[in-house]
Amino acid sequence: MSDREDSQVRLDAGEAEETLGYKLRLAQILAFRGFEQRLTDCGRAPRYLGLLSVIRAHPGQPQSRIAEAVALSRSSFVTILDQLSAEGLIERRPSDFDRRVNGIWLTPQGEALVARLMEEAQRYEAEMTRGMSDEEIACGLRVLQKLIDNLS
Amino acid sequence: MSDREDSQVRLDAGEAEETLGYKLRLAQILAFRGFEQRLTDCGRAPRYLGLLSVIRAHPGQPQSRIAEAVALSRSSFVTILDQLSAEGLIERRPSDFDRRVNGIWLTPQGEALVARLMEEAQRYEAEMTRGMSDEEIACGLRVLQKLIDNLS
DNA sequence: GCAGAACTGTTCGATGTAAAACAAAATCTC
DNA sequence: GAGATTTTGTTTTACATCGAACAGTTCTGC
Repeated sequence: MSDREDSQVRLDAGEAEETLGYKLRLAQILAFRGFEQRLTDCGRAPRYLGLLSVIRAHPGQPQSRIAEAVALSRSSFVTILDQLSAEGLIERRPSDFDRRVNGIWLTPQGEALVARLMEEAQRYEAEMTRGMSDEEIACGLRVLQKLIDNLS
Repeated sequence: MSDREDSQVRLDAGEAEETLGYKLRLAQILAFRGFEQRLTDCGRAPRYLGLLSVIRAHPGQPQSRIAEAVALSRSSFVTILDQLSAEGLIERRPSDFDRRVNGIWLTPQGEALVARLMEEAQRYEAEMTRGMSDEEIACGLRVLQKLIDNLS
């Protein structure tokens, strides 16, 4: 008697249910949204934590380089950096070698907030992956990396 | 001498590089964008293929149910269905049992296009996963599903 | 050297999505 | 049954992202 469609579980996607593409999208939306909603009192940093982590790992890189790393357009990036800059998290400094480029750095406040949010992200990651073995998680990471490589 | 930052490879995200959250987002953006850009002559169906596949698997379900399945808000969904309807791919029919709800069906044209695009998606999937073993892909699917379950 | 091409950050206009508010309909509670 | 609550689809408003166009800078090929 469970062929009724009115149960509480999410409707499956039929044929698409067996594809990485479909699940990838769904998982990403849910993960991203959940993380952002749990940290509503930290300004825009939670939303842009990935990007900030790239800046932290590669201080002084030009905008376009960082935008490309996180698959955002240069034009979107301008506004985002304006916001992060207004919140005192990052700093644009003109390059000495190429007068077109701005190098991007984290401010000390930015550094501190990113450090704290990365801990938060690790906790969130643990919740997301509860019930999974370490090998399973490692396999997931490897698969995602290969997808990224193949799609780049 | 490879500690210069000016190589062509994507900048890594430092600490975040080891997290599923970061890679998930990147992979999803690249996968989605790539698929959509390869099918610019099919209207809005490529972008909304997942959603259409849900409709195909569960014809006649109310809008809100399908929106929830693909993690879209009800309000966004209105516009999307307007577009898909204008392209003749889906049809809204008022329910006989509940006069608030519209049931959603694929039209014959919609059915045909979705069938064709699903083949396209399988090809794309194969490109995305080239160099991966079947077990690896299966593991990726399983990990994503567990993420979705944990996040729902 | 120099003219054309390519690159960088930016602005502007268009599109996609979400949240809040709403009306109509169903459901619940007593 | 009547009134309150919830649900459904919708409209409105705000915001995030993108592509195209632009000006300033650098690079390339000759």
